[in-house]
Amino acid sequence: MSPRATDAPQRVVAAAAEMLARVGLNATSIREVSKAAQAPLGSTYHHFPGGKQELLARATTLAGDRVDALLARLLAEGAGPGLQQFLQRWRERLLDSRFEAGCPVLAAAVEVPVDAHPSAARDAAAAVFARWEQRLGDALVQAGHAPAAAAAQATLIIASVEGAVAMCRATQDIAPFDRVAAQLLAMVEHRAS
Amino acid sequence: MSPRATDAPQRVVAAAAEMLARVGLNATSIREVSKAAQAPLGSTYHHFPGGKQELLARATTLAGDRVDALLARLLAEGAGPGLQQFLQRWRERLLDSRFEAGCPVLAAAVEVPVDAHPSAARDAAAAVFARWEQRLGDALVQAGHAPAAAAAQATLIIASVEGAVAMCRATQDIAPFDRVAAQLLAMVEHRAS
DNA sequence: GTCTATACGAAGATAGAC
DNA sequence: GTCTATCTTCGTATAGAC
Repeated sequence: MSPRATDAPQRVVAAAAEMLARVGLNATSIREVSKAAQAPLGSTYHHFPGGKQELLARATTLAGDRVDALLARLLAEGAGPGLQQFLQRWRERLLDSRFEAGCPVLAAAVEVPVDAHPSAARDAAAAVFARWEQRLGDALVQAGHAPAAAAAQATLIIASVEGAVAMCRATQDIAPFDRVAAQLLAMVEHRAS
Repeated sequence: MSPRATDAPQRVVAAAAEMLARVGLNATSIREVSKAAQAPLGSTYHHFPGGKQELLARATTLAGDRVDALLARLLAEGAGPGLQQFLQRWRERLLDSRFEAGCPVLAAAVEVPVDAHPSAARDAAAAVFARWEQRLGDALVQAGHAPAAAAAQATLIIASVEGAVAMCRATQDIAPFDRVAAQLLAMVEHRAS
């Protein structure tokens, strides 16, 4: 079997995640995603019979898993240095994309699809947030923070990074991100040694 | 002149802001907004010749101004108590709407309109964020924080509240908001007396 | 100035040839 | 299983009657 043949669906999901991050959920069309992934429209519907709902839920999960894997790798070096590395990645992505790239999970969390009132993508976003919180909380406990405080700080980190990225995209300025990042690192270092 | 006659545009903008908060930028249609405001479609285009771009930019500004005015009023009681009151308002709005209501400014910040690549609404969101930061920063300085720290904390407050609201909407759970709110209040009280 | 009717395009989704 | 052509619906926006 040719290795390229069956990974067309993978390319479609990846393209959907990227578009979701840049323009949002409702602005992401199956047509454009298929074109970006060089897959015919009918092929996309063949692999994702659930249509847009299914595809964007999968894209949200994929993007979340990628970030979670990155977090797992970076946090192995310790909560403080790992978080710093992670924030540095985000900072570069914002600047490299000239503030066009955002977080696909946030888009799935706040946008309601034009037709169907509930959103499979929203549920996927909820699961992703839970995983990130777990991952960060565990690392903070490992670094010596009390479990309850660690869980609360994990939530604060995710929320403030999401918000900061959005602010940077609106203002076309990295300053909000830098201000937030500095305070998060100070907070984590505070009881971390 | 009848007082109700000329406030039809006001009702349309208010309806647009509410819909923007609930479903997002691209899911907000001029048709639905006009219907909600009980204004004919042609009337809306008459009052907002710039079309959807103009209307949603105005809605973003209106929503931002309302929050800014609320902040100004609450923060007059002091940074700590004022922030607590403000967070309480947000908490109630989330619960009362069963997590359907979000922040219209965030929607304007992260969504790219389906056609026009730049967004007037995004610029309006940037201006709103700047005003909120100024308002919160001033209050923190008044409360005795150093100016540089106050500005940074103002950014952190806005970013983390925006992110927390989004997380609550995804998870259909108030817990992320409560965890973030507790930490923000502790941070503000820390050097506040 | 207000509102109805409509033009035009793009979206999601499917049918059916290959 | 793959892909093209098409159906249907809804979006923004406008024309033109009143």
